Amino acid sequence: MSPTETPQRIRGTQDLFGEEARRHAAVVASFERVRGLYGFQRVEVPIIEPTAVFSRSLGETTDVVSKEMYSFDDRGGDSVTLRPEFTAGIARAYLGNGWQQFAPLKLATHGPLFRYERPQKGRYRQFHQIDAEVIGTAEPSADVELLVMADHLLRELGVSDGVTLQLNSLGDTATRDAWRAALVAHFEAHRGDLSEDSLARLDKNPLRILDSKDPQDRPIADAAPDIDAHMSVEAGAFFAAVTRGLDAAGVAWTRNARLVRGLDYYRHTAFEFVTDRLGAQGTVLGGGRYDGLIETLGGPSTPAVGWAAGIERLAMLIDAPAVARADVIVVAEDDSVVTEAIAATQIFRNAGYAAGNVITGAPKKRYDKAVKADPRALVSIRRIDGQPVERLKMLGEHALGFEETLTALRSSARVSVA
RNA sequence: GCGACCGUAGCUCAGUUGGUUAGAGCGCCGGUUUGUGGUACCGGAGGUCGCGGGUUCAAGACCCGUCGGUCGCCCCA
Repeated sequence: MSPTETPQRIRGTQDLFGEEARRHAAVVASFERVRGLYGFQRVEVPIIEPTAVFSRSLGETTDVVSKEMYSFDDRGGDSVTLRPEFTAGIARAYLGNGWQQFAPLKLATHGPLFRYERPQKGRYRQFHQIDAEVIGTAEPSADVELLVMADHLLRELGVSDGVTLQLNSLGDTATRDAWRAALVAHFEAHRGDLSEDSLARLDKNPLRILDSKDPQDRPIADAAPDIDAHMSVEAGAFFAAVTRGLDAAGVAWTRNARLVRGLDYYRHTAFEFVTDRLGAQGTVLGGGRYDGLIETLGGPSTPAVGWAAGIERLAMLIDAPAVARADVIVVAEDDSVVTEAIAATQIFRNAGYAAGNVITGAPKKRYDKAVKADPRALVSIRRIDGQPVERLKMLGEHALGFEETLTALRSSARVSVA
């Protein structure tokens, strides 16, 4: 029988452990705290959805739908897809469960998403996002609150220093369509000078040429018409209300007239929090208003705004979270006091202290091993004159309030006091 | 999907222009030392050099393929 080959992890997935796992958890914990501060309710939606949920809302021609989705037929023959983003599934849930009655609804969630892309720094096939949405209000104040919350979260995470908020308006539907037509006309006129990538974008997603990185495209993109020339009065007023709100809340922002969104459903506000510390994956949090989305899923016209942030990207930016320290470690100095050590450990745990023990290995190395684990206190148990005897040693600051627990330990009759 | 670089013990790496039984540090296990303590020393376990072909008297080193990793393009959070 040949040795069994260990199956490999699927490409672009991660096994999070140690510092990586702590970073991930720290991002989620901060998000959970901040979302509570802003009154966003926790919501859970399925990881798997009918394929149509995404193909209809994101747009068939987007890269996400046309080549990045994990789609397959289930055993009943239905096409299902592992969610590549949160918004479409939440919109589907909003419609299907009659959540309109709670509108305007502030929702937050986080979890894994799946996209079949080439892995690289800050980009995985199974990745994780935190997500916040406000559904059912067309008020610019909703955009403002969402943006202020995002800014708050980044400050709480301690990453706001290297991160800037870039803001743009995509206008209302009429504005967006007029601008888009003008852009297409402009790019068509320079068709011969565009890069190969941008030529393809011209048919599929012309707005995207605006933020092309290709130096060949830059002069043409920079010369392209701004949306401002096509902005309707209403759309202009909306954008002004958003920026006024941000200023009032003290959130710094910069206008980026070249900022667009890859997905079809965006209107009005579009934004990205960008850093230069993550190489090519500079967007750490992004989103915007998607007033058109719910209609594409067969619902009534419903205004909504939202954003999502990559947990992996945020996790790379934050300071390393502290390792959880044990409050106390119990050492059995020889094998004759192992049961006493186990009992003592449990007394501490039952009293609410994080406790561990060292009761195996070379007896003379156990104490050092416990010291290396860096607990706040050490209890060593050895046998003296046939009696198990416990000794307490505090390491570092003394403020642990062990007294009651120690009394319990000493009166447990299993261990006498040194 | 395209491109570049990389793949040697659990981890971080060394391994001279191809040349004897592939090494170190850390970690792990054990011993000695120290002895109210985070020390030092010694020893041990652990590798078909990612995998498969090829060149050669000889391959961890060279060539091809493949799988994986990293970074960039694309896309996006």
